[in-house]
Amino acid sequence: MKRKITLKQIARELDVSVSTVSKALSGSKEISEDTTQKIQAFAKLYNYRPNNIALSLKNRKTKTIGILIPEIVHHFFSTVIRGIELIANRRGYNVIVGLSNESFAKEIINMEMLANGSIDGFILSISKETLLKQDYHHFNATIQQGIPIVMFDRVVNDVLCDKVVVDDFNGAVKAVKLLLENGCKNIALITTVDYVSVGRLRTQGYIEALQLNKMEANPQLILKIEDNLNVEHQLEDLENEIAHFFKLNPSIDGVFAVNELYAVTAMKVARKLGRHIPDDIQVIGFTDGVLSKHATPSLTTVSQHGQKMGEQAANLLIDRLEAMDAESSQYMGDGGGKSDFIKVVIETEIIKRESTK
Amino acid sequence: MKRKITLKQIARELDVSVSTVSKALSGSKEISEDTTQKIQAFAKLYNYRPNNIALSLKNRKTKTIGILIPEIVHHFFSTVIRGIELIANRRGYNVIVGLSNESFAKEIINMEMLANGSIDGFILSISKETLLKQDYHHFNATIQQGIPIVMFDRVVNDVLCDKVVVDDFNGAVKAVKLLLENGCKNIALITTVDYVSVGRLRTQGYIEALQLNKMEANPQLILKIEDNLNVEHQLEDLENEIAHFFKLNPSIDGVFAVNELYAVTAMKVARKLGRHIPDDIQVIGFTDGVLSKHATPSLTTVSQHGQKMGEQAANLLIDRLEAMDAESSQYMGDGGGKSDFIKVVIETEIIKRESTK
DNA sequence: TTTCAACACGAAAACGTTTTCGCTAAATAT
DNA sequence: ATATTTAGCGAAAACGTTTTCGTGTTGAAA
Repeated sequence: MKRKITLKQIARELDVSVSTVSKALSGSKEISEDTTQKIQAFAKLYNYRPNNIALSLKNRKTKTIGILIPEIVHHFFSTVIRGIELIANRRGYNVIVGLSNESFAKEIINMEMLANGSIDGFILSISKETLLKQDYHHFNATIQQGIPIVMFDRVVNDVLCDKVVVDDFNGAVKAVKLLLENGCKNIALITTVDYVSVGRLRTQGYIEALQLNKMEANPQLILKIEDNLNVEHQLEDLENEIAHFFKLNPSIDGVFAVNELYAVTAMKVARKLGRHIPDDIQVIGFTDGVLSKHATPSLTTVSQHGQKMGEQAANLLIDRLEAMDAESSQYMGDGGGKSDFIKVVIETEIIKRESTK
Repeated sequence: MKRKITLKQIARELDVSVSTVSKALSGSKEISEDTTQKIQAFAKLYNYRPNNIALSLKNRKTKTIGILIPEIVHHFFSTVIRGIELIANRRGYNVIVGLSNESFAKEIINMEMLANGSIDGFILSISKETLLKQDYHHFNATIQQGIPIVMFDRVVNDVLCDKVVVDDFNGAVKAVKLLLENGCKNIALITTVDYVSVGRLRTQGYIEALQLNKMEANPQLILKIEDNLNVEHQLEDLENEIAHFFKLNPSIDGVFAVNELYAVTAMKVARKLGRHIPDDIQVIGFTDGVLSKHATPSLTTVSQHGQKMGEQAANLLIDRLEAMDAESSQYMGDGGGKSDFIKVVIETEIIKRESTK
């Protein structure tokens, strides 16, 4: 079990000083060609690699970014991580992930665990409980400490930081418009409760699209689903609720759902009730995941481009980190000329499949 | 922008030495009650937290574990990560993830990036390209360096380390047995190419189950799918291939597929060909993910318990890390009494849904 | 011969901890 | 009164780097 070799060991072995080894390996021309050759050969032979932790301590930066998300077993979040990891790696960063599991407390614990030197910055999406509580002090605290944050998808205006969001509002407008163009007269909305901002925005888009078409949104046709997280028979409940909703409103000929689970479940229920898709009812979901692609019939959806969001978020964060770096090594005056914060909006795109005409 | 406070700053502010501060904060009784009180109060006021990087350097361990997987946008892998994260956090560890994207080169790069002090141990699942090349030197090299590895799911005997696998063989046997019990006479197998070990084991299970029932496996009824990764019209190709397969073998009345995508696609194709599920054809998949649950009809599957695998893997790794710790601080003799390596087998479970009778 | 620059290298500080060891002064024992 | 313990604290090393600032040796210029 050969422990990794260090500069000190190389120095001792070759009978030179640690500084000489360090300089030789970085190709400093302060060291003679002879010695440099000898040291580099030795280092290669023993496969020397500088210790990351020591570097982090010295440079006071870790070259790793912390990802904090509510849940990883979720297609959308995985794609975002993939995007972040892609850019991070390309730009020489590692990613360390924490899961809040939608809990306020775990979100805080995770942040504190990572904020003590382990990471240079955060990319995160806010947990539901935090959104509900509207308590964002931990975000502001870490920003205060000089650790930048980039929020994605579930963001909030009370925190000053870079943000990446999808255009929920216009995505919803587009979706409902398509249903209208396809001849739907009574379009239902299946959505979440209001405190999840994306749900709210998509709901507003739904209403807006109807108004643009000189139609009034009918509250009867809006189904808000309260998600009871840890329930076993969640799926059945969902089906029953939707079934009840359909029976109450037999006139429904179009459905816009704010996520793909609601959408495919709606399709399933509709078919059980003897309705044909897309002839009797057309359905559009939000978030293009595996379900949409492989459902029968396959589901028309509003694509969120999760990977692109991740890439943008990573670039935003790393850009800011490097800017901070440059700033602190420069004149350092200017009273904190922090360029103002950026909000990137990712455009949505409708992916037409079999659930619409 | 208040940078995090350090021991040195506290010491200077309170006019004591760094050592005194450190001891006071750790509650050492070497320090008088007065001073301790004063220091602790000051530390709390300024929200002092020890710098993780400095601790890592000093203790020569990082309390973080590296996860290296082929792909994150994959329900099974996400559940494993969730399991790892759960245990890791509970036991005071962080997780840092790297994605190999099924590439040999990226797997190596990621390992080297993390093996230089960033992590204490690895939990990984081998990339397809690595399995194909059968080149495992990077695994052995990092183990040689004293960094333990736990492999899960896609494992290999050539590397000596702890392993967590699902009982692919018996899972397949169970699945095929169920089909037989349900009256199937001509059971097809839809599988991957052989070098992915799990595919091979599941194939063997299929054959074994038939032999147990005194039936010969008919090569005609085995469809091996070569996955061409980056192709755009992957899904269509898959459908066409399966359709061709079904037309060639109209006698098929049962299908066992080694993953859920193959299974739901098989259902879709079968229905397009006018066959009814489960009356004409019964289908069982492997890996219980979102697709299985929400397909119509919902899919009977062999559950892999990804989260449990993750938990086991994390416990295995941390146990070993702590054992190494104890060993190195103990008498340290014994010529490396490394307890032999453990292979945990996770039992599968059949989840019956609508695609079987 | 003296002076000076170039060359090649080493010592030490710094990043933030923890821990071992020593030291001083007071308290106790002899 | 002297010797010995003990309480309370500080100095310094160590973890592995990088970098700044010497310092001694050489060769050439004066």
